[in-house]
Amino acid sequence: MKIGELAVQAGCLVETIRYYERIGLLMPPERSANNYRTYNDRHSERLQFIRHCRALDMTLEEIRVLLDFRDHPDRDCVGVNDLLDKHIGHVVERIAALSSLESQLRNLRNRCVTIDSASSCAILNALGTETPTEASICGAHR
Amino acid sequence: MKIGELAVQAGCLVETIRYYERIGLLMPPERSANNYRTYNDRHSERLQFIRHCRALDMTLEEIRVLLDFRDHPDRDCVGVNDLLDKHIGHVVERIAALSSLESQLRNLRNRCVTIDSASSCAILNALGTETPTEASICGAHR
DNA sequence: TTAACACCCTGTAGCAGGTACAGAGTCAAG
DNA sequence: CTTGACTCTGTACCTGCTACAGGGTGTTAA
Repeated sequence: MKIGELAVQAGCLVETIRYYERIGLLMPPERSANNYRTYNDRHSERLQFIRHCRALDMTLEEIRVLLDFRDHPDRDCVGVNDLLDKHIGHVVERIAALSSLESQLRNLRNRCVTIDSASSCAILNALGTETPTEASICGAHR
Repeated sequence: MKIGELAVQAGCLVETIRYYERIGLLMPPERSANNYRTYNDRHSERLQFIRHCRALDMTLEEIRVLLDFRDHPDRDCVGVNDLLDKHIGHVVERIAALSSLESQLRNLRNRCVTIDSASSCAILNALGTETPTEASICGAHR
């Protein structure tokens, strides 16, 4: 299987696959006589695994850990649970932060109901003078 | 006011201020004889504005637009409302995506209750074979 | 007087997680 | 024999900073 075919199968760009290889997430495949990468089912499975994890918003470092568990089937999988629990924690935190953000934004938006000149725009004025409550910039990973 | 003082006032790093200047968000201040940047209240206000917007998770491009409205007080402020509505839309979308993500992750996590070897770990197996439902990677800005 | 220390300057490299070229080679079909 | 679709490597770019390195400046204390 050539790289383009694999990319279609995995639903990602060719460049993404080469990127995963470069950072060591995907093992380098054999090369055919013309120096094209030729992938087998093991590569395909591994890439699917990576893409599934990415679809669940895991970082590449988290995925690296999971792949390591996969590569060592003899070890116990407590670490897998831990990692997942932590990841769920991140997501929950991020949702909370965004929810607080949403209410602040709606609050701000409600100040302006009339079309007026920017000089008297309550939104611009509020953004200039008021400090949003504890809205730390990001914080949660992503 | 020197840059360090301004940084403390705005609650950001000195480097961040220089960065905003470099990308044209903050106008270049006067320089004193020793080539130190010297800021006035207009700089301070503008930086506060930027930081408030960032605390509301707006992108620098969005902020650039808002600053432009601020710099043209004669124009009407419909665009401000539009921008804010769109931004709220982004946040709402992102919350929805993360909520779906959370339930998928909890689902996955529930498969493993016993400490077992990685080879039989239901979580690893599921990540290898199943496609998460429509969980597009990111999508919403941030 | 000089040494230490805190601040300032410019410039550049790095983070995540890719994306997007440029410039070259390869291969099958018409 | 050429066109077009693919592949290769290498590098630059994206966001929003952060973190140096290597230098200059300014105040204070021994």
